[in-house]
Amino acid sequence: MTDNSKTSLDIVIENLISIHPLLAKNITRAIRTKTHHTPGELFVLGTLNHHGKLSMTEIGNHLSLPKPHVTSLVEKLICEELVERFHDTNDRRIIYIQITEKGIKEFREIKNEIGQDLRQKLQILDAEELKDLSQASQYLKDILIKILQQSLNSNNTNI
Amino acid sequence: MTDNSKTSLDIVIENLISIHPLLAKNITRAIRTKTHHTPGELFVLGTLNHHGKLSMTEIGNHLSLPKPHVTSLVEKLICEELVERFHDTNDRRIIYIQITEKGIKEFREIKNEIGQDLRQKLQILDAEELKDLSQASQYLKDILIKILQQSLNSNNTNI
DNA sequence: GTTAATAGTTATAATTTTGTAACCATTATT
DNA sequence: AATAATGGTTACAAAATTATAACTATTAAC
Repeated sequence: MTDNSKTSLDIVIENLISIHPLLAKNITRAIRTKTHHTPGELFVLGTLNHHGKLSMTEIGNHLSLPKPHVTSLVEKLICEELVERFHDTNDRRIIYIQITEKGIKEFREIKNEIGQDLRQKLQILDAEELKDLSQASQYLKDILIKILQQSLNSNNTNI
Repeated sequence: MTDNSKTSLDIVIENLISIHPLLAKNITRAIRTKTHHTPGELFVLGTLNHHGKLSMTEIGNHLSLPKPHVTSLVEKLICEELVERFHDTNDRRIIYIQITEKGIKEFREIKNEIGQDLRQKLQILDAEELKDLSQASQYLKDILIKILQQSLNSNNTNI
């Protein structure tokens, strides 16, 4: 066995592949049961909550969603006035989607709702563990965002 | 603003909610393009790779999949001889699913395939960052598994 | 000015996931 | 022995995601 020759990189990849379904279990399920939004809708709202404003194409790239899907998801969010759309003044082809005040408020509330179960489950951890976990998750998040940006600049082959 | 009063717990939850779609982008998409398995199939295989052997119900609980879905996913995996099924000798209602040698090998290969893109993207990190990341991801994974077990023992209301 | 490329939409189909209800076999309860 | 509960399957429907192709509007390239 060459198991002890595993690189940090191997470990990271294995862990990410394990973490994904665990998060899916806890988060996607909470979205389904606790909100009237689909996971896709909420991920778009979350991305806009983070970035403020993005073009349709950028949204698709960030979340790896096919363009037509982005169109329909954004449409639903617009109907609820959680986001709004406006044209780029320089290039009228580009449509920017921006989160509204209502959208920000809604996302915050939903985040709270969704967090409830996790919150409860995380209570078995003591303060120290929780602090470690917040740092670990922060680090992972930052790296993933960094990687994502990277891939947006290089690999811009259309979805 | 009471923003600076955010607890570690709040931060963890926000981060997890952000991390999920980022992983979904990188992993689910890779599964779709690089393998002939569906994400669901692969998550079942991955869980069995981790646990070795689980009952149908346990698989569903681990991944939050409805029972009928588990049945169909396992069936496909059995067709490819990646897992096999056998009855519990004490309680003949229970059917255990166990990963085969072929399944272990297949999962290892797929993990490699899927990791390729991530691997490439992670190369912008230096050795130190990579080590930190491997620790952070390991910590997060362990905690999530711990939380998951917890929820399996208490909340055993059927999916 | 014509052609090519880009941003986004519309329409439509296929796949995957989720949700329900009815059902069989087996075990537990009384 | 009769009844209830559990583990799993079958059958089916609904929702969500993914994938394509054709299309409009606008900008870029020649």
